[in-house]
This record gives sequence, C-alpha cells and structure tokens, in this order.
Amino acid sequence: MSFDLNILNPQQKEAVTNTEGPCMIIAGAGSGKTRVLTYKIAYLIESGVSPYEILALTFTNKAAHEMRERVSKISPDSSDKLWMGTFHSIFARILRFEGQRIGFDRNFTIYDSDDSLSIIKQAMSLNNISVDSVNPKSIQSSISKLKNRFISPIDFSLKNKNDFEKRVSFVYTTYQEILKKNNSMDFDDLLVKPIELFNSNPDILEKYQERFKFILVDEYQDTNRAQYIIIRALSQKYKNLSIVGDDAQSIYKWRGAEIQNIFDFETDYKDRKLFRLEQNYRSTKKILELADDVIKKNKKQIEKNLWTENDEGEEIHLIENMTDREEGLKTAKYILDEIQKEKYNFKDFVILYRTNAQSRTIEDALRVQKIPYVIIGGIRFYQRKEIKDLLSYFKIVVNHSDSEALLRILGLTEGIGKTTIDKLKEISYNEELPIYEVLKKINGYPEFSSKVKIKLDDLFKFIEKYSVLLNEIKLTELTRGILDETGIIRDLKYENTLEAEERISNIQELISAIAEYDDNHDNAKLEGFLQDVSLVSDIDTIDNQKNAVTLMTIHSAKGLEFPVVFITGLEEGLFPVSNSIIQEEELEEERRLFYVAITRAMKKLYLMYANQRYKFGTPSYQARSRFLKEISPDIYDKYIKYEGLKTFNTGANSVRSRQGKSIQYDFSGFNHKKKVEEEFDNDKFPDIKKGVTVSHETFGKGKVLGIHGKGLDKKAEIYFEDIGLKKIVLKYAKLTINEIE
DNA sequence: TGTCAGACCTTTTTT
DNA sequence: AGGTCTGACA
Repeated sequence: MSFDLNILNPQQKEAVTNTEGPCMIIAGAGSGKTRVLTYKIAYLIESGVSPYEILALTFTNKAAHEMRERVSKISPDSSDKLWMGTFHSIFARILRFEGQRIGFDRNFTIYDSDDSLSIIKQAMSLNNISVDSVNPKSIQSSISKLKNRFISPIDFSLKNKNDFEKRVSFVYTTYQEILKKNNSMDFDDLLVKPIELFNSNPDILEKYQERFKFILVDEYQDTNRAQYIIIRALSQKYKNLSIVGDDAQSIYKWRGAEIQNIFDFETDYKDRKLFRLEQNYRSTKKILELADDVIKKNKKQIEKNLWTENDEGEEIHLIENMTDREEGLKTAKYILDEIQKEKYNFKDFVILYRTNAQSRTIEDALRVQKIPYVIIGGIRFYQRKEIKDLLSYFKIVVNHSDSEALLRILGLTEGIGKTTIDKLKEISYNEELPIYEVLKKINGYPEFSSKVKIKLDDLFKFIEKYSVLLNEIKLTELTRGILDETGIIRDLKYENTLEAEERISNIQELISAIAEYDDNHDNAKLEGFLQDVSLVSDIDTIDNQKNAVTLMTIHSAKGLEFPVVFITGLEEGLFPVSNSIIQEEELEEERRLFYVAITRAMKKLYLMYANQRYKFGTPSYQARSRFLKEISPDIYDKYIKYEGLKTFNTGANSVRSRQGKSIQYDFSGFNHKKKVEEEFDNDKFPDIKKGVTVSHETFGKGKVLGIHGKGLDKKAEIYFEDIGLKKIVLKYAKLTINEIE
C-alpha cells in the first residue's frame, strides 16, 4: 500500500476501513474529517474498487479540490477519475448527459440568483402582481424553499393557502415555465431536476446506482430535503453510503438545510454503523473549552465530547470598542502587535463577521495601517456588472433560448430602448418564441422603425456568426473575438474614470480565467467554461500563496482554520442577528454559528464588539451580544482577558446602565435630526467643493471630486491618496481644508 | 432614446 | 453608505 493507515487514530482508522453498508461519522470541529474522507477513498481504491464507482459529494468546490489533491498524493493515478464535486456541479454534469429525457437541451444555462430574481419579476408581472404589493425577493426565497423541499408547482397549487402563498403559487408555476422556455435552470433545479429525471426514468436511475457503488457525503448536517432524496435514491441498491457531519456546525437552515437529516440517519438506515471523531487537532484547550461552553447552551444535539492534547494556550481576548471604526482600528493594531511579538505572517489572521456589510469599516482600518488583505464574498466576481454583461454575450451564443441573457444585451445596445424591448417581450410572449427567434425574422414586424430593425438585425448576425465559430475556433480566440466586437473595453476606456479602469481589469481577469481553462482542458468548450463559472463561489478561489489577512463571513469560514481569529460585531441585533431573537430555533442556529467561528481558531482568539455602529448610514447603539453574557463565569474568569472602558460584569445591570447613557447621547445627537436639518438648510459646508484638497482624520489627504446632496445630507466624493475613492457624509466627517485649487 | 439627480431601500448568511 | 429605481428633461 502506498499509504499508511497508522497515522490515523483508532476511531479514524475504524471509520476509514468500514466500507460496506451505511456508515455515519460524527466529526467534531478540527477532528480530521477531511483526512478520514480522503483516506477512505484511497482505501477503497486500494481494495480494488474502481475510482469510477466512487461518488464524493461536498458543499464547496474548494473542499472537493482539496480532497482530490489529497487523494492524488496517496493514489496518484486514480484521483482524476473520481466523481468528486459539489452536489450542484455533479448533478449539473449528469443533467447535461441525460437532461433531454426531461426536455432540456444539453447546453442549458445555469441562472444565478440575480438572473432568477429577474425572471421572478417577469413572472410576477405576467400574473399581474405588482412589485409594490409583494417583495420579489420574498417570493424568490419562498419558491427556493419549496424546491429544496421537493414540492412542485402542482403539489403546491393543490394546498390550502393564504393570500401570499396563492401568489407564490402562481408565480412559481410561471417561473418554471419561463425557465423551461429559456432552456435554463436555477441552482435549486440542479437538485430538483435529477430527482424528476430518476423518478420518470427508472433505467437512468439504475444506471447511476450501478455506477456509484460507493457514495460519500460531506457536511451531511447541511443537506436539504432534495439532496436527501437524491442520496437515498442513488444509494438504495448497494447501500454503501458514508456520511460525515457535525450537527453542531449546521448553519444553513435558512437555505433549506434540515439538520433533522443527520438525526434521522439511524432510523433511515437501521443497520448503520456510527463512528465519533472527538479528538481535536486544531485548537488550544482554552479555545476548545470556550467553544464547548457555548454550544452546551443548545438543547438538541448528538452527544459528543471533544478533547485535545494541544497546549492550554493563551488567554482569549474580549475587547470593547466605542465605535465600529474603533473596532476596525483596534483589530489592525492587534494584528500588527501579534506579528511583532509572535512572528506571525499576515496570512495567519482571519477577521470574521456576521454580515458582509461589516467589512467596509474593517477594510478602511486595514488600508490606513497598510495591512494587506483579501476579502472573500461580498459582491462576487461573477456578479459584477461588466462580467455579467460579457457573460451574457457568451451565454446567448451557446444557448439561443436564453432570452434573459439576450434582454440584458439589448439593454446594453445603443439605439435600443425600453419601448423596443417591451415590444420584443410582447411578441415573444404572444408567439411563444424565444426573443432570438423574433430577431431572426425581425423584418416581418412593421412595428419597429427601420433604424431599430438594422440594429436588431446586426445583433442577430453577431450571434449567428459566433454560433458558427463556436465549434471551429479555439475558446480563447472565440471569446477574444466576441469581447472585441462588443466594444465593452473601448467604451470603458472612453469613460476614463478609476471605476472604469477597475472594470477593465476585471474583464481582463475573466479573459485570463478563460485562457487558463482553455489550457487545462483538451478541446475546451465555452459551454463547459460557463458551467464552471456559474457554480464557483468566492471561497473556492482563496489563494493561500498570498501573504494577506483574510476577511470573510463566518458562513464562508466553515471548514477553514487560522492561527489567529478575530470575531467582530458581537452585538445584539447583529450577532445574533435581530430577527433570530424571536425564534428559539433560529437562535440556536446563530449559536452554532458562533461555535463555528470560535472553532476556526488554532492559537489565538479575539472577540470584539462596538457600542456604536453605523447601520444603513446612521449610527445605532446596541448592547453586547447575549452570547458573551452567557459564557459561564468560571470559563470567563479563567480564560478571558477583558479590555474595555468599564468593568465587564456578566450580570445584566451593568449593561443597562451603560446602554442608558448611550441612549441619552443618541437623543442629543440624532433623534432631533429633522429639526436640526431645518436649521442647517443653508449650505453648511460651503468650502467643501470640487477641486478642493482636504484632510480626514483617518483617511489622510485627499481631493474632492464631486458633491452630492445638500444640507446635512451633503456628501463629498473624495479621492484619498492612500486609500482611493470614498464617499463621505460631511456632517459626520471631520475634514480640514488644505488648499483650494 | 438616453441622462441624471434625487428618492428609496437595504442587511443575514450562499450553491 | 451604497445600489437601484424612477421620473423629469434633453
């Protein structure tokens, strides 16, 4: 054997070598879960199982890549033959092969949530539901939840419903019709459609049951109903199903995950074997004990007892800050201190937060201190406007039915306005044709002016041209050709702003991603690239080489570890997030999230909160998180070092008194906003105008590029020498004027 | 048809 | 603080 089972501990070894039948592995945080999965796969291959017969499902591409790489170290020739990937990517692949059976072409488009929202709006308008009466996003999430529970439009329409649900039902039906017409699927369809396929085609199910004799599922606690059904169907014949999970780390209920799946595993598979991985190799004793203390407050959980042989470790820091800005600056300061004291590198640090919106203040502080950082999440690369624009051209060339992509392009085309687009939509709807087909015979419609017809015909010819070239020239040349002909870059260059430069560099990045894909795949096709693109998440692109501090949400951090972890924004209403206060179940999920955050830390942990934080551009005052208050006194006394303005008592009284004080301050400054605004209706900041050079207390020297709003809402767009472009609300910022140009 | 300023809404978390 | 939508105007 080319690998050594003896490096595993006894429990890990048993979990690895137990390959027959259903097997459940409860793996605590940092207990070597990935190692067990990779060894199990390698062990199967060593025992003579063909890699083609193994299916391994993960939640992120990163986890899949990492696992594949680790398998390839043990079992070099077989790793690329494994079926290993996210649920979404594996089943997208199967649907490309078999989708024709349920009426989809193999070049179907995968819609992201923005695309999906736009279709929801179309579906709403077709059902005469105004976007003012119902929030399209709430309909979108309702539909997504239904799909995750594998409830079809017909099933749902048969249920007794309230007003809102009736509307959801109508929109759901129309929404699926549009997706079908566009030859496209949303993320949820990638799970729902395989089930439909298997249900209506037993021969196909049988084929894949036979193919995947061994199935391994990672992060089982975060599977939803649809995923559960797929796994059950595929494993039914051979029942060689290994699931790995940790109920304490279930954090995706809001996305339809059913933690119950893991609790139910033993009733679903009566003869299942159970293995517990309880030795933690990651964290210090102090960190682990705090984590344990936190998670014990939750009622429902599978019993386990996490322990470690690691050192006791250093104290955990708890730091109070007056404002969110101070929180950022302190974080930066502690990073610099740690680097000096402990010889850490920037890449050893992660700063975690509950919501993406919190990153901005932290980024500001890091830039001021010149600390390099990478930010994961937020506005995703592939969701940026310029990228989506360019991708739309690619999509329509690959899939002519993708009217959503075509509509986007029409919106970009000079000389085509809302009127034309509405007319096209109407014709397409009445004649039940994709918009592309309407363009094809555009000359037969007298309602368009000849000028418009020429434009539309040009666009049609453009699509035609590249559809032909699709199979004739190399991917890199094809996409380069499309890019040049759209003139996107030329237009951006003409704009000649910093923002446009940024956009151009994003496009260049996309083009190099295509070149890389072209190099790595024989006979690379645009279709394949588009699929990869729609299913990547930012977490997949973490670059371990770069020496920089990482910023991300706690959700993205699952599965990762860092020597030093900062958890920021530990405040009521933010973490736990406000509406989870009402429901016990949601509160427990927030607590698990806190648990996940703590257990990312290997050596050092910093807990941060701020008394005042900007929310929606206005300051708000909140108490520190209940998660801090509920830490057991003995853990608190032994392990936690508090730095703050007041003595930190675990009792509620001290909080109240401080909060009271803050609220007073609040009233004096902001609750009389309206009155104050009247007083300052005249230009309060007459000297801040375009061209003036100013100094800001944290951002340094900068030049005013523009002014927006008036009175107290007056904002200035300032280009700071150190950190770039910022928008500043003048009433909050302390600016001094340096010189007038 | 295209533009621009102001109003208005947003914040959970993501494949 | 930032993005999106809308309605007035060119």
